[in-house]
Amino acid sequence: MTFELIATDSASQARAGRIETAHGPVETPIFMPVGTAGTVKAVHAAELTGEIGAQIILGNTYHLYLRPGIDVLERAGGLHKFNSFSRPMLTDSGGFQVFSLTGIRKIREEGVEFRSHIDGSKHFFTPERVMDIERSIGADIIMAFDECPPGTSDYRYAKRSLDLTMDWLDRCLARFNATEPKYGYDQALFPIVQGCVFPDLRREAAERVAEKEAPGNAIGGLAVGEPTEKMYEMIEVVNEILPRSKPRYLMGVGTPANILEAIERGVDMFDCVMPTRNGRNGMLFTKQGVMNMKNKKWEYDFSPIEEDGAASVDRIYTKAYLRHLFHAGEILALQIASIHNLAFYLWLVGEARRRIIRGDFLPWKREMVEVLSRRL
RNA sequence: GGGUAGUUACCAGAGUGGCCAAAUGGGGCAGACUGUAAAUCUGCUGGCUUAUGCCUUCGGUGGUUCGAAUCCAUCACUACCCA
Repeated sequence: MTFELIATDSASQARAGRIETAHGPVETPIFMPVGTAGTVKAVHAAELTGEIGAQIILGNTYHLYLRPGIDVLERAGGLHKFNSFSRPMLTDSGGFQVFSLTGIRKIREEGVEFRSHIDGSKHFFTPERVMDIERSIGADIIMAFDECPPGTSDYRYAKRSLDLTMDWLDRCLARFNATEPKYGYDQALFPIVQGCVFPDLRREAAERVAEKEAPGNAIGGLAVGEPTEKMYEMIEVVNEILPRSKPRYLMGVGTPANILEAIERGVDMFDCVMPTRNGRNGMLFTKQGVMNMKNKKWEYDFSPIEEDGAASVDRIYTKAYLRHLFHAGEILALQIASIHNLAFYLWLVGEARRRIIRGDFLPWKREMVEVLSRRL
């Protein structure tokens, strides 16, 4: 995997770049739709590469390991072949599940003991095991196994958690370097910067991560309960240290405004369940603001979902029809909303990229952040 | 013509003397959702701008009772059965 900087914004830290992987290019800044269980929910591959314009999607190590299981994925020839998405992919390590499945896991120095959320069976993840699984899944970019502490963690816990994550990173790297890709193409391992909301911990983490000279670096443990301003502050602290020549990935973020703010601060890659999950729950992001499609106000609104929207569904279907589909519990509602939101997110980062290259990113960003907070 | 069962909030439906403005579902209205245990979850859903408060509701009318959605009488309507 390689990364090339195409343009940098003179008025901010924003950059436009290009990642090359064995499965093709990724133009940054980029948003990566989340496909936890090997599928971006309610969207099929042709729509992802077609009107959504997804260049890279996510998979999840924990979920894919439990189902369908590593054996199936290996015999399929890796996740690309299994789910028929031939563009780049990235797998999260399951570190976030250590955080979100609280109650059915136990963190130890050696690793994490999980109980399957599916059948309650016991599993043990170590950094080494996670690397092996991510090799078997075969994504182009794979994430180190980390602990993602809550945004409300105190300093003591944050420090201990960071040390654990850094220790696990060394073990991930050792295993990664001692093993080969399984399907004949290169994989890149991204380390993750933790440290909660404490600038000195974030600085320390960023320095220790930068030392590894990985092909790309991630910022984790944000948008997990801390104030948004803290998140922006942490991004600034970390990006001062992470190398400019490598892509920076802000994990799990976020709202369209979060993404623009982070791009301004030098982040290149994003993923978030928000466009798909919130879409399935009736929330649509548009260039004019946010709509709750279940609301009564759309009942007789026969205008297109979004006149100048990025997806064809925006003009094919009306607001009244989409509201009807949500009220009727129809599957098509989930599909339309997911396609629309993902296309919007991809448009957003694509437009940011064009603006960075053209040199007028900041004024556009300021206007968009204001517009995006509107509720229609 | 005779008999039986029934009529409760937007719908279905529980409640058979005070703990009932009335269970539960559905529907409706709104909100939440940030590396997906999420096609999920939460709140509200008679009126009174707030209420451990007041007012009006359980087919109609009249009654019994300190007190009635609940008991009695009567009328109306609905369903089924017998002629």
